[in-house]
Amino acid sequence: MQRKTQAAIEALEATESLDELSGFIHRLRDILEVEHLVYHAVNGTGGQYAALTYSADWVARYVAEDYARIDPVVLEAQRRFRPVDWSKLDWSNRTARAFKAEALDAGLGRQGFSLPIRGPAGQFALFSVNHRCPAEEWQRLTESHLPDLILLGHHINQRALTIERGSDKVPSCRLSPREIDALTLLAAGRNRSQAAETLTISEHTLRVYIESARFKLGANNTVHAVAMAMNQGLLLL
Amino acid sequence: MQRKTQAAIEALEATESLDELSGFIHRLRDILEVEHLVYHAVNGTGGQYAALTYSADWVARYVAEDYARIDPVVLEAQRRFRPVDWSKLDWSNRTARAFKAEALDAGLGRQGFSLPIRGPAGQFALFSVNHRCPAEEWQRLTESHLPDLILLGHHINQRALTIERGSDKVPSCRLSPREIDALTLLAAGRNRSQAAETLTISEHTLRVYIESARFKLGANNTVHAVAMAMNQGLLLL
DNA sequence: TTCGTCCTCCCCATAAATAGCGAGGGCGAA
DNA sequence: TTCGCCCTCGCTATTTATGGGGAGGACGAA
Repeated sequence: MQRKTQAAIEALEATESLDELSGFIHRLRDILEVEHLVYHAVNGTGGQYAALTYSADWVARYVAEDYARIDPVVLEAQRRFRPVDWSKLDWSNRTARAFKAEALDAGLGRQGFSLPIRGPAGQFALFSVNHRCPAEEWQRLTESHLPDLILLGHHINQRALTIERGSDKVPSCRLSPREIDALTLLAAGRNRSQAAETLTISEHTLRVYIESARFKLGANNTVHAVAMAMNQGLLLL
Repeated sequence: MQRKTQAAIEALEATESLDELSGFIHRLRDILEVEHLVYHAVNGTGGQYAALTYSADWVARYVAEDYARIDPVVLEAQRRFRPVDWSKLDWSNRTARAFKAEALDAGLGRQGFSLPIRGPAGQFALFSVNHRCPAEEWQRLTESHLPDLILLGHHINQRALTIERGSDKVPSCRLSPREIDALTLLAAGRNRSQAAETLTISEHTLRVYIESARFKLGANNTVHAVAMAMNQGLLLL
C-alpha cells in the first residue's frame, strides 16, 4: 500500500489541470478498489471545485438541492479535525434519513468516511471514500489505509490549490500594522471608540485606518473588510 | 522511520495532558535527533498553546516582543498549505535579518521547516523542526521524513485539540439557515437593504436574523458576529 | 396539543458608521 | 531630494445600523 501511495502521489504531481485531477481521482478509485472517491473543495471566497466519481445525476441533484447544508457528513466534518466515519453519525432525524435514502438510491455504498482538509484563507475541502462491503471489512480497510489516505488527501488538496492559482500561496494585499490592529479589534467585537481607546489613538485616526484597509482590500464596508482580511489570514486575533 | 513514526503516534495517544504532550515533544526531538521541535497552536478565539524545546529565554522574548507578527516563517506559513522551508524565505529586509540574528543567538540551528496545520473554527498550528547541519544533509532529511512528519504533526494537533476540550469537535451554536444566509451576504460586502433584496425578504426581517445570530453567538455587533461565524466555519460563502 | 423554534412583516428613536473636506511629521526607497 | 507610504489629529453632514416595542403563521418535537 505504501508503495501504491508513493506512486499515486508522484502521478498526482504530474497533473496540470483540474480535468487531469479529475482523471487522477478516477484512476485512484480503481487502484484503491473502492466504490467512489470524492475530492470537494470550497475556498474562502465561495468558489467550489469537485473531482469525484459519483454519477452526474447525483451531483446535479446534490448541487440543485443545496444538500451541503443538510448532509450530516459535511456538517460534522466542518467541526472536526479527524476523519468522519459515516456510520458513526446521527442519521436518526427525518432529513438525514431522507438524504441517506437518496444517496443509496444514487449508487453510493453504505460504508464511507470523509477527511476534512483545511487550507489557507478559510479554504475547506473534503476527501471522501465510499465503499460497498460488510462493516468489519470496512473497519479493517480504514484502519490500515488511513495514514496513506490522509497523506493523499493533503497532496490532492495542495495540487488543487496549486493548479487553481499557480501556487498554494494566498495572494494578499499588504495591510499596515495599524490597519491590522484596527480590523482585529473590530473583529473582536469592539466599536470604533473602544478600539481607538485600546490603541490609544483618536477615533478619527482609527477611522482612517479602517477606510484605508477597506480601500486596499477593495471592500464595500467594514464588515466586508473584516471578512476579507480574515479570509486572507491577515488577522491573528 | 515508518516504524518509529507508528510507535511515536501510539505513544502520543497515551498523553492525557498538555504537560505530557510537552514531554512527548521532547522525547520525539531526541528520537528524531534534531536540534529543536516546536508545536505551537492558536485557536480561533486567540488562545495559544505551545509544546517546544526552545530555551525559556527565547520563548519569553518571542512572546514579549510579539515576534509572531514579524517572524517570516509564521507569516509565510499562514498563507501556504505546504511545509515552509526556512531557507527559502526572504530574509533580506531589516526586521527579518535582525530577527534571524536573535534566533541564532538563542541557540537555533540554521536549518528548519514549519508545517502549517489548520483545524476547525479557525484553529491554526505550526509544527516546526529545527536543526544544525549542512544544507545538503538537511535536504535529504526533509525529503525522506516529510510524509512521516506531516502525519505526526496532524496527530499531535488532533491530540492537543482532544486534550483541550475532550474531543476534537468544536462546540458551536446552531444558526438557522436564514441566519447563515444573512451573515454570509453581509460578509460578502452587501449592506442590509441589498442583502434583504437578494433574499427577497424585507429589510426588517433580515435585521431580525442578524440580531438573532448576534444573540446566539454572543456577539457585540454585526462585525463581531460575522467574524465569530467565520471563525467557527459556519459561513460557506 | 402544547411548546419551542423558525420565518415573516411593521414603526420609531437613538447610536454608530460613512463620506467629504482638511492638516502635518517621520521614514525609507528611488 | 523627492515621492510615496505610514501615523497622527480635527470638523461636519448624511447614511446606516441598532435597540425597543409589537404580531401572526408554519412546523416539528415532546
